Amino acid sequence: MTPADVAGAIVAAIRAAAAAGELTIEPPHTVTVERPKNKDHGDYATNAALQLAKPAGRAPREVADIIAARLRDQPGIDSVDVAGPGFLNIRLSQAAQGELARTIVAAGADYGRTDTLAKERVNLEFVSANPTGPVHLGHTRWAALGDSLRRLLEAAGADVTSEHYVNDAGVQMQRFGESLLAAARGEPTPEDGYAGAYIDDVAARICAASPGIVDLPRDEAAAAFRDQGYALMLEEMRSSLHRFGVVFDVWFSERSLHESGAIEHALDELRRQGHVFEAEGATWLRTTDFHDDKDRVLVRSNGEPTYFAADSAYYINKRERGFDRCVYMLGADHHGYVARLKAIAACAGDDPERNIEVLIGQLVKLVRGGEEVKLSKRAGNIVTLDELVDAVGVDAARYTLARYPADSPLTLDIELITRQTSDNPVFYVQYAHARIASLLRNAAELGVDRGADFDPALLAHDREGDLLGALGEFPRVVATAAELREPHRVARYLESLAGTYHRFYDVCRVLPQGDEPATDLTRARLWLVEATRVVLANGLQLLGVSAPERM
RNA sequence: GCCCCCGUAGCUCAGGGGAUAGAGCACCGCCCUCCGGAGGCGGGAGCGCAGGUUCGAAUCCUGCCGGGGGCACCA
Repeated sequence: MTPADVAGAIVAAIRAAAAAGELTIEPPHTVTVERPKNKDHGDYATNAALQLAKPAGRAPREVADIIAARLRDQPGIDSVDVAGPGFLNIRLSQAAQGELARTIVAAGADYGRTDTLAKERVNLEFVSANPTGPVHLGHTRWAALGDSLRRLLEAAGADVTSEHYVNDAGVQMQRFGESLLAAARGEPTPEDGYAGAYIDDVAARICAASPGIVDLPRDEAAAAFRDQGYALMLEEMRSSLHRFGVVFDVWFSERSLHESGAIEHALDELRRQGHVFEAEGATWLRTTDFHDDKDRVLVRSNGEPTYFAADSAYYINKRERGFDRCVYMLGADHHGYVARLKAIAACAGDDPERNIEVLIGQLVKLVRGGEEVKLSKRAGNIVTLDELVDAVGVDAARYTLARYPADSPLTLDIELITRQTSDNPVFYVQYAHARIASLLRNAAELGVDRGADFDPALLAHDREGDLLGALGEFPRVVATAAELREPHRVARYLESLAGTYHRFYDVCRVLPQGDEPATDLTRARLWLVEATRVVLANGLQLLGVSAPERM
């Protein structure tokens, strides 16, 4: 029996009571069911009676008594107690509890998938690093979090497109080209230019590929370096991210917005909605109509569209591609954009609460040996994604970055993270999976098979109940994490599940010892162990972390 | 000045109104004849402050204190 089944039984009990005239209320569609921390409070508990007391015009405990009486008749329910102010503490029958192992093994990789976000077309934009340098640690948190979120949204049934916006228009590309040229000619880095070893490296690669490029007239050379450098950076970003397990469905070029006429099209759309005006020689969007603190310039007085105009065009383009939820993952240094992004949606005649969603995450603070390290691309002081992966591997890096909520400021000690430490919780979770894999290998060697069927009532040990209870939580953990856009919930859940498994393993012998024969209990436990393996593997998959057979 | 985020154990952090606030690390003490000890068991210590809403607040609201970030016809 899953928690959803328990909720269903409670709703059925409430309906029965209402139909019998014992409660004069409209039965709710669903109720909250939770796993009590305290085992004395049963396998599951609900506050339904507390919630229904007011509409029913009765004391909470009376309502609880009425529901309890009906709930005891539901299949799979062993006992129901009323406790405290009106909680219902529910115990399942042993068999109903054990059945869950079968459900999970049968579902396999699909266990945890739901349809809670079905029919939602989501555009998920993250990283969106400038193509003027490698992907660095500042982007890495979003890469890990964004990619996990994409997997989560899909698991919850949404139709997701992941997207990386490429800022390939504008003066920073110019500066990038000039910086490369300067490096190639051995000149000092221009003012506001880019420096660092990677610039020298990219410049050298361009020179090697195009001999004579440095000798072109200055403007031509800078443009050539810009274009070739851009292509190289984009390729490098793509492969770094790919190695990190992050794949974007779409790499969207800002330049294409300018070249395709999408900007003019967007201006027309916004004009049609009546929020565009001219002043001081420039074209503005009246975002203050929608809670922005100042109006924004779309086209400068010199005729050049602003970055904001491109943002507007990009948003409108996303909507025209059919996405009803446009999710942006941005660093805290961009939080000032939230109001104006929302205003774009409103000015375009959309619902800013529904069609646009901006997730703001705190920046990762880096320290090395207790001292803060400031990342600066232009100063050439960067730690790249590749360096991080070289040092700790994809699994540890992704897990570490994904196990904290984006909202919380995160401090990473470079020394700590680049030291391969076994105290990383990812190893704890992976170890549980490897341990199970090993156990299953041993079972196969012994010729012990879990068989086609088992007796779920045999899984009666406390630690087995704990494990079953934890396994039953997985689908709602996934659904909640997807709904709240909080991948860290999956990581925390897995840590707790791994602990529950280790405690089970510690006292519940699975395989026969010595010459003992396999028993029905052996087989029942093999079902439970396989169910645990499935959930650990499915959970790690959502985080983009491997589930090793051996470590 | 205005706006956003964060203050929970010695440290790094979980806890989407519920019953006795959790984990890892660090510290101390235990547990291997047999499924992987990268494991298990036990020990101490905490919700920044003050109000409010609620049957019930770490969680929601207001104010204050402390820390981080942001306010361009830059990209």
